[in-house]
Amino acid sequence: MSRTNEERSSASRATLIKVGRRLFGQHGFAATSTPMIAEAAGVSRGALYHHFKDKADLFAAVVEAEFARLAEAIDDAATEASDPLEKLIEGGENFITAASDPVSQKLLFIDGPAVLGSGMLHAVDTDTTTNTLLIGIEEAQAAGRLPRDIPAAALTSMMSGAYDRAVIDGFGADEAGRLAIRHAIRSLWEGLSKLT
Amino acid sequence: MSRTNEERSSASRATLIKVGRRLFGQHGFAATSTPMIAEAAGVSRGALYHHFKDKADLFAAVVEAEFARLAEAIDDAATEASDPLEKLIEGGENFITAASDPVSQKLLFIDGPAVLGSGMLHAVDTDTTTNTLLIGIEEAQAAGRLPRDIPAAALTSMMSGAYDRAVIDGFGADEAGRLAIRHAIRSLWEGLSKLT
DNA sequence: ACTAGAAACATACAAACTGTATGTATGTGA
DNA sequence: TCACATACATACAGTTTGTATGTTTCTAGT
Repeated sequence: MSRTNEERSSASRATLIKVGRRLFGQHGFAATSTPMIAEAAGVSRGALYHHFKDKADLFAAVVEAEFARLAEAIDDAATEASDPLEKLIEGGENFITAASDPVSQKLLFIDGPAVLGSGMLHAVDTDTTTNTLLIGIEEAQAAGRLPRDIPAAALTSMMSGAYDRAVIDGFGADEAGRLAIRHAIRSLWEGLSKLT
Repeated sequence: MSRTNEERSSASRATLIKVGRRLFGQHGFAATSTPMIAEAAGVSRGALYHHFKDKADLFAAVVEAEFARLAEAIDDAATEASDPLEKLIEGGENFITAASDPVSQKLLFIDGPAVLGSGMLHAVDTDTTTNTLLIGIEEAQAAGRLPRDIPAAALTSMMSGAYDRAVIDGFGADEAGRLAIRHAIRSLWEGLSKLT
């Protein structure tokens, strides 16, 4: 059994990220040790440190993959609404659905900021989900469905914060609570549209 | 020099919390060791573990104190506006101002959720700043300045998320950016009021 | 006032973890 | 095929955490 170097390498990397996602998502960053990860991945700790600078670096890779996973899930559920505002609202609901996985939550919203720093995390985020939101807002503004005098970046931040919270709070809530949250978010959008 | 037991005890506790606030806020929870804290506080590690169950327990005390500090700062800046909606907006701006201290941010929004869990953190939060927001929203709804069909708790969550993000993103931004954020938040409120 | 005992604090210790340094094996290019 | 690089394993040193065990200072009952 002989594999090419790149095969070995990428297989190990992928396994470590996969296992890392599970363990980090389950026990949190601090409570997940590198011995645990290495053992679960069936490699030595040396291999882990060969592929990743340190524990946080592996975590960063996990988070990056998770953002990608999320972005893909959202794209897959892309809406067919013609109204840019409705598109925004539906896209947001898709985000909430996709990000409501407990593992996603812990990785992206709980441990992510603490381990990677909100700056570093933001850099990844901005390339994926938040960017989708920004573009949607800009389109809605161009179409006159959202007020043009609000800087799109600032509005994106605020709504992104609201969505993150929707996911976090929605986790512990019952069906009625989750419905209330969606209603509240929709109202935020609709209220904004009244300002145009 | 002889002090009563309670004097000794509360003095040590207070010092540990004070020093903990500085160090946790500066280097973060993970990068702050209990030896560092004990030395800076001028006590032994044994004293720390006498007063607090573990490192996270001290951190929890720091966070609790920080929420209290914040709530007080907001109360002190209480507005005189008569319109409940305007009161909400001004109260929010006071929150942003008070929470924009870098140490507050790291403690409450970055490390807090990861160390204490968003649940535990939420329990403290709900007793202070978020509760203020909830009450304000309910009053505005009662006065017909916000739509009554949105559950107040859900709306509180969303706006609280937006405010937290306002603080976090406002930190790195320039004056224009901070202004834009305040404008965006005000627009959210005003939009909602148009739905009544 | 004196003395058990509790509370406040200090010291010592064991286990665990992180990151690095060093060693080995497997693939690769000349 | 041979020198080298890459992928991985093992060994180690330094820190950290929480606990167990001392020591000192106060408190309460007689």
